[in-house]
Amino acid sequence: MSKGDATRQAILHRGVETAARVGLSGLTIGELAAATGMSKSGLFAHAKSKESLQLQVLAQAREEFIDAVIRPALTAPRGEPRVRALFDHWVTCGRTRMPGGCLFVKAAAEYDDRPGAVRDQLVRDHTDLHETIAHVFRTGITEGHFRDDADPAEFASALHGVMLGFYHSYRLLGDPAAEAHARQSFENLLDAARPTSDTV
Amino acid sequence: MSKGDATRQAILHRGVETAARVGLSGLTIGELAAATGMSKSGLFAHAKSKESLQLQVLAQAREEFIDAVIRPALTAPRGEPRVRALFDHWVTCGRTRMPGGCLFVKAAAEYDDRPGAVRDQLVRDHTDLHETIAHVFRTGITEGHFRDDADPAEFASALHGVMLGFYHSYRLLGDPAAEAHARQSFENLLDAARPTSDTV
DNA sequence: ACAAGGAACGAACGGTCGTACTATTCTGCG
DNA sequence: CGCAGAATAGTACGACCGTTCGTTCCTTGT
Repeated sequence: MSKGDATRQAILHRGVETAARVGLSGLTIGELAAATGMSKSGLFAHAKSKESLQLQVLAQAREEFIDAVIRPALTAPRGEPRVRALFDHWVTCGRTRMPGGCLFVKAAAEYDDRPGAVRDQLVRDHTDLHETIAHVFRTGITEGHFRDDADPAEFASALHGVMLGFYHSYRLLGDPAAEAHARQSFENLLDAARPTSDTV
Repeated sequence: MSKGDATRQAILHRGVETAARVGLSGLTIGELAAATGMSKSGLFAHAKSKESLQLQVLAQAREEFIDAVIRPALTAPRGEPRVRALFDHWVTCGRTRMPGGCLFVKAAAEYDDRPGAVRDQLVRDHTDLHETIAHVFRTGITEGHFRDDADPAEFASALHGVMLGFYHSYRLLGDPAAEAHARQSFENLLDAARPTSDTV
């Protein structure tokens, strides 16, 4: 089972790329088949249905995002350096137009009001991401880098907002200051979480 | 020209509503016709083309957003109160699922990589919004509510990020803490901009 | 009251969608 | 080799897409 797996991989890789442009629901079997140089029916044999294809593409995007952002960040030292690494890799993922991260942003907006398996999976993925951020931040608390009373969930939400703003400014508006603004917001987030503040 | 304008208004209102659910590209002439109780061809006579319909719906969403968020905010006293009013109305717009604001978030994600008239209009609208926020913030500087060296464009970016994060958490994840997190982020933004800080 | 013109409709078009079936080609093991 | 089974192509389908056209209906100004 090597040939089949290879083309399946190629299909999904190209699928993530395409879906990052036109969205998960805009991803079409015919277009994806043309993009991978195969016939509609040949591709359909792999993706047993449209919804299944969307879920597979989503799973592929998740793995690409984990490989590009999460996994490398976890090799950084615990605490603030790890939080910084997470942010850096995430920004890089957006700036170099690696499709994984972008696809998640787009799909989340697309399916926030459309019930179904795709939305359910998206909720799971975003919840996982949220918890991962919160967990990485929490180790920063135990390391003494952040205040004891800082709220990891709140930090995760705030960081996510910063990233959404960055993707938005960078991709839609092409704002050259997008990254600088995001980095400044990130620093403000860290400053607010640090124990050196006058609070307490 | 009263009858025609009335149905046109009904079409656009329903169009904003529908597009906020399925996106601007997911908005279909047939579905919108069914939703407004008219025939496809009857509706098509108003919207001279699909792209024109999308632009008209976008314009309607813009007006609804201005009426619900921008205009009421401008009645608040200059400076920080006006910034707060802007934020409050914006959050309310998202929480009560008023479709105007949501549509913009969705459309921005949808078209950030799809060149064309729709994308161009979205860029204009978001640039305008960004400038409005920056301007409102700037009056806060001249009023002495914010630091002289605070960057209005940076504040606008940050506030936009907070709102994106809120919409995301609220609509996709249904996080009950979404609004609280957004409000906290907003307060942090204001704190960082206030002149009482030790900086300078 | 009546004509003019705008508003809405129904039917039809070429095209693409997702999805079945069948047929063909290819691959890898004995 | 040869052959089973996987992998891909071909074809057809019903549904819906955006769009056009000719026809009705209704509004409105006179």
